[in-house]
Amino acid sequence: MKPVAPSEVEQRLERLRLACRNTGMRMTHQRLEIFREVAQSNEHPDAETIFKRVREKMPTISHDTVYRTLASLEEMGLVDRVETMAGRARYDANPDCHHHFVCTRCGSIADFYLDQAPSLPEGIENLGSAESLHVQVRGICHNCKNN
Amino acid sequence: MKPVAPSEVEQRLERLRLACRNTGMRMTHQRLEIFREVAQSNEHPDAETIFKRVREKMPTISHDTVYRTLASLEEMGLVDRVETMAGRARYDANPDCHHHFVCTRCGSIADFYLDQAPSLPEGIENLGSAESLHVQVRGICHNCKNN
DNA sequence: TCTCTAGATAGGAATTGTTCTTATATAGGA
DNA sequence: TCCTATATAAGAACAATTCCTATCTAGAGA
Repeated sequence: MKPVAPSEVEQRLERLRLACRNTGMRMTHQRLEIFREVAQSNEHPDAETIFKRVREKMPTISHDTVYRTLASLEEMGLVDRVETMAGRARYDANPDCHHHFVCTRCGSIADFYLDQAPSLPEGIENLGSAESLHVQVRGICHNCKNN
Repeated sequence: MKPVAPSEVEQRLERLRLACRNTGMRMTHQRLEIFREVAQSNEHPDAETIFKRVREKMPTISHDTVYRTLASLEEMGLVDRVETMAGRARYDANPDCHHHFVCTRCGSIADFYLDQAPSLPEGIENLGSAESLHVQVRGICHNCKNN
């Protein structure tokens, strides 16, 4: 999987700086490094993976900080949490509208884009007010199929 | 939310009996009662809820049996596990192709049906071989909106 | 630049959801 | 009815996440 382009990473980091300024949330080293890990990865890392990577640079980082920060970033709309069937939540800093292909064998997640949003049925507003739509395709990824 | 029609519940139980006969899996009281709880509910109960309800009839039922049985039923294709953002897995015995509206406030889940499956983009087969497609609409349900 | 303080962190304990272990029980075929 | 592979109960263990609290610090204001 090709890495996120450096210019794109920089744009994402800029969004973090802006969001901190706008919401009054402090821009700590921890937040910067945690967000950077998500922003520069296409592989939708889980909290433990992020924890391990950040710890290379900041050996005293705690699990709590990683979880708390990811929750804040999610609340600010800077990252999305992706739920799969595999127990651990995965994180995603791609701000464009997209969907996920989830490999049910290895758990890898890949983004894809829909040309047009699926048309929801008439009665959907009887259920509540929709805020977001998530399409998840599950199957076996090529890497697993070839092994 | 209206309950599942008794005739539909009976059909679902019949599918369980058939599946047990076909796969050689034993038809125990515990399995029957656990499946019945999922089959007769529209509310996509989680394992703990199922555990509590079954315990009314079978006071010695264990958590392990509930989890193990739900996993077996899922493997046999008799129930689906629904992942939401809320930590606990939810279960569903509706065998028809359907999708979910998830309330992000109270966690309630409602089924809806799509007239036609969303058309996946050209390149999707480059990611892997798709096996199932899940559309989840998130928002605030009417019950929450009015409180 | 220095000070101050509300908000953030580290470290470990606690909690929650789920799975494992093992002794006992039972479904269903012979 | 008997036999045995399979399933269960009970509680321990595990894994992911959150809580607790003493300490620290970003960033506003002097």
